[in-house]
Amino acid sequence: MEEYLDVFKALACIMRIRIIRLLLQAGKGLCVCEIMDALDESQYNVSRHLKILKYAGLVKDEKKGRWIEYNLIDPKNAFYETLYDAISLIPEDKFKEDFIRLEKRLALRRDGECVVGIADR
Amino acid sequence: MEEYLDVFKALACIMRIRIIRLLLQAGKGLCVCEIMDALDESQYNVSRHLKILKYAGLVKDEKKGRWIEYNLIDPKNAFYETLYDAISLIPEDKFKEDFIRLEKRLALRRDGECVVGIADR
DNA sequence: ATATTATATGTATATAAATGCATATAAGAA
DNA sequence: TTCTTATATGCATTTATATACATATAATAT
Repeated sequence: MEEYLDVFKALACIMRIRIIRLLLQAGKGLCVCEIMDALDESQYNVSRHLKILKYAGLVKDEKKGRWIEYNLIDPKNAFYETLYDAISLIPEDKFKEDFIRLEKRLALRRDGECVVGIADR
Repeated sequence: MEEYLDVFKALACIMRIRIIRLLLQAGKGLCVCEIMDALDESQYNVSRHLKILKYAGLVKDEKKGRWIEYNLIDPKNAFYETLYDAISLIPEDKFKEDFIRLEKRLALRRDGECVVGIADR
């Protein structure tokens, strides 16, 4: 039961809903600095919430040189799939700002790779 | 956005997941004393969690004489529907005890109505 | 009316979660 | 090696949440 509860708990926080929805929107892995810039949130906050999502089995991380890329895990079963669906069903306009910033940020990639780091430094 | 968050928050608690699943299982409204007995939880605890679920738009209450019957709200939209689905997808055995107690408790109804009150008094 | 019973809620307390800052780790670049 | 930069985390603080007990409210029964 704890496993199922952890997933619901992981989704009971705006920051983490925004992260999941951002990854759904991107349709590909994003590195932490890209997520920070898209959400306009601090590095430690993003990092922490990613850890919680990882623990809940919703995202995975992968080292890519100096960056760490996070992506959604392919849903293990119908339960996870249904929850991704629920997040997809939240109206898009709630995430408009995030998506605009994401697009700007992704435009800085070279050959589909993140090369920038934290943008507003 | 708050509305959507409130629903996830409402589901981020075992007691409330158990209540929703109990109502899904019952397929009909249950009064507070039946829910207490089925979940083997205190009256104030059940009452409070029901309030949170009501606030989140997941359950509704209806006065029935001296009892108050709670039932699931027909999902307003696909978002709510999907979340009920997610809870249905949690394996049944996690709720086995609750379901056994529910069945015993429902056997005490007369003509489909609750007549007993709080059983272990 | 009084007693009884079902449900809700105020207050207090304990537990958990989110956030902020500072710093640690780990990789790449020079 | 040293410097820089991306990410993670320890600690402290604040805020939210769950639970417990006692009591209030509201309906029924006598």
